[in-house]
Amino acid sequence: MRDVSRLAGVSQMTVSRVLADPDLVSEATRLRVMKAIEQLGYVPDRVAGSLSSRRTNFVTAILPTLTNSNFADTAQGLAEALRPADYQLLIGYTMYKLAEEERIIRAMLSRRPDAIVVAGMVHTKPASEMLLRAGIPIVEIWDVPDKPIDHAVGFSNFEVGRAAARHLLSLGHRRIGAIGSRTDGEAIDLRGESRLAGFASVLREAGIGDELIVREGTAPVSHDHGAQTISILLERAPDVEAVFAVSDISAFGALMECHRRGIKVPADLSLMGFGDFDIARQCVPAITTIRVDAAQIGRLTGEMLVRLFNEEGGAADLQPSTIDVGFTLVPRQTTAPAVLEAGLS
Amino acid sequence: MRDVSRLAGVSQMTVSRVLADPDLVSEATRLRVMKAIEQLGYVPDRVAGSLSSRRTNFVTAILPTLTNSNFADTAQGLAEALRPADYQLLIGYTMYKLAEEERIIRAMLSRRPDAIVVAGMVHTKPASEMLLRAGIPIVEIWDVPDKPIDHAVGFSNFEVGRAAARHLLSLGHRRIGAIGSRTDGEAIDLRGESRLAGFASVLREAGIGDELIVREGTAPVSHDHGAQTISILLERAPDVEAVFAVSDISAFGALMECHRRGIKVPADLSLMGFGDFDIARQCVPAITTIRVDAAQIGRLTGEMLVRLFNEEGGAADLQPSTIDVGFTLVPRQTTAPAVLEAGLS
DNA sequence: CCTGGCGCATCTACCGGTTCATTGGACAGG
DNA sequence: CCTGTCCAATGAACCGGTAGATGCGCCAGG
Repeated sequence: MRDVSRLAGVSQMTVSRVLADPDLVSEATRLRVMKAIEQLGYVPDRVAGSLSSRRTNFVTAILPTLTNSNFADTAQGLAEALRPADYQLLIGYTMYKLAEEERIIRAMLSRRPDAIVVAGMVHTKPASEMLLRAGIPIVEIWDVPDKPIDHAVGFSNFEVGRAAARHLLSLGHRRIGAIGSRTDGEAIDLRGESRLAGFASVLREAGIGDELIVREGTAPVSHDHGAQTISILLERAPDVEAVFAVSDISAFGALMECHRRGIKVPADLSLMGFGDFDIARQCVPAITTIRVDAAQIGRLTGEMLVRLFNEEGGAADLQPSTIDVGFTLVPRQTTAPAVLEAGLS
Repeated sequence: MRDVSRLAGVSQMTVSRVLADPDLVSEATRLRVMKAIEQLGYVPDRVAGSLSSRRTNFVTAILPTLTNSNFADTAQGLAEALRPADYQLLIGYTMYKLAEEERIIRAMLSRRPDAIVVAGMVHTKPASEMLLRAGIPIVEIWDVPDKPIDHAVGFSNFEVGRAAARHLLSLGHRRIGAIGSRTDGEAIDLRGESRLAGFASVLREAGIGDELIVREGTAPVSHDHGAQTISILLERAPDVEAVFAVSDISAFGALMECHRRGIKVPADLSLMGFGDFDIARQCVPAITTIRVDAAQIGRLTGEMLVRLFNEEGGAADLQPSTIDVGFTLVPRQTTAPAVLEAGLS
């Protein structure tokens, strides 16, 4: 930068101004500086700039994995919303592990991000404390927590489960099950578990037991996971009429397993998933699902942050806000009304 | 950090040592320092450290999108390989746009990464120059370029196309087509185009025209893209016997469209894709595809970089290396031998 | 004509670590 | 016992910018 300033015959500060706030510099000077920059192939060093200005223009996003298209969509939405404001996304993966989340938070904090976005609902105590003390905006996403740390953008996974159960009940089914993953100490998918809990709560209210809810394997779920868990369920209850999968990925795996076993969907079995993944819409039969706008969660989060950054110093960040983006049940071809008892089975 | 050093009764440098090179500090001093760190909740500032040491421990990855599970896998593999060496991944998305790639390279360079990984095969002139002058290792991935900028880890997309064509020919098909995306000035998917080019080259060698290769829409391809392009192809050539899709995503969309049209796969039409996405293995019928180990590309790249960083100053980075990870054709249920002319159609 | 006010560019002091040269002390050899 | 050598700990300079205060020149008002 010194070289540039010398070549342009101005002070170092003027060069800095040209880059940060071009309007404050007279036209002629600016052009001269720009030419010098071009000529030298000068690329400003934001590491130094960050140190000096105490703003890195980094936003950290901590997600379970990027191998799930929902989270990838969220990341993309977030990145797109932040880009115009010149913020760069720093992504960390927890692989659904709590301990890993803590490690990543610590590592990320040392990069001095201007905000942190976390997709985990639950955190270890040290993790929560670090976030609280960080002194920067924190946004929890993909759920609406009871006690948010700071801001939140998401929807109620519990209500998703309830909506799924009500849908299957309204079709007249009584032998109703669900498939999801276990939440042991290591791998944790609290959102999936919330959906199952909501699902179970409606079943109980309807006087139906929740014993057909199968929790097997660990997050992240896969197509294979769906195939395996539906097999377990079918073994346990061959007469099951309707099944809710915590994810479309599982639902698709389950659907294909039904194909292989000659079980007709939805004639013999109603099946629904969650997430409205591409695959749910495209496959035959198309899978009934619950849609959440993953990219929208990212975008709203990004826009919220940009607003916070601009108002910085204003009173706005004293009031943490929670945005519920809601969800939509999308009936498709894998769910159908129950047949009468006199039916085939 | 000053506070920590005072509390522990040592100099600032000793604290720095404890964090960077614990072995150089005596046991007692180290424990005292650690306690002080804990007590104050001190989190080191790597921005300052990076400025001073001229190493940021950032590696930039520039990918077309993360919404494609192949690239997400690569990113994950890369992140995992870099994590033990304490390098953090900085991800940028180009959305298959050349201009965007240049913008992102410029933005990333100002973050002073220790290496850059690029998934684009082709770059604008300024982009190439910036990469060349960056003075850090550059790794081009997802193809084996003729003239690599520096290092490369990938496979030959051209050969993938050739292998696909040979497979379909070996099954006895003659009316052979393919579906992919257009490469107009804005959106560019050179890898997909390479596959189509390889595919076409084999068709021509076999004396078959390449007029059934449909290029429609822009990258990234989607399930819908597959459905639409196969429709165009079927209209143009209802008697087409075998189709290669540049991606499993397209192949699956095409497969479902065939379902809807009552076209039996593989009895009426052989279909194959590329990428060995989860969906190709799980769907019914399972899709014949060409497998590349996306995560492995990421891992190998990461390991190569870690090696380079460690040897830094050694002679090793004078010799740019190219790793070809190859690919595998995975025959499944969507391709079958051609029926004789006397057959149904 | 002199002085105060204003705008643009400059000057100086850091930001929070790390590097490197220096210093003090311990040990061994003369 | 004194001195030279080597190691470990220390202190000062610096990484490349930015914030905030200062200086300078021009214009308007007294």
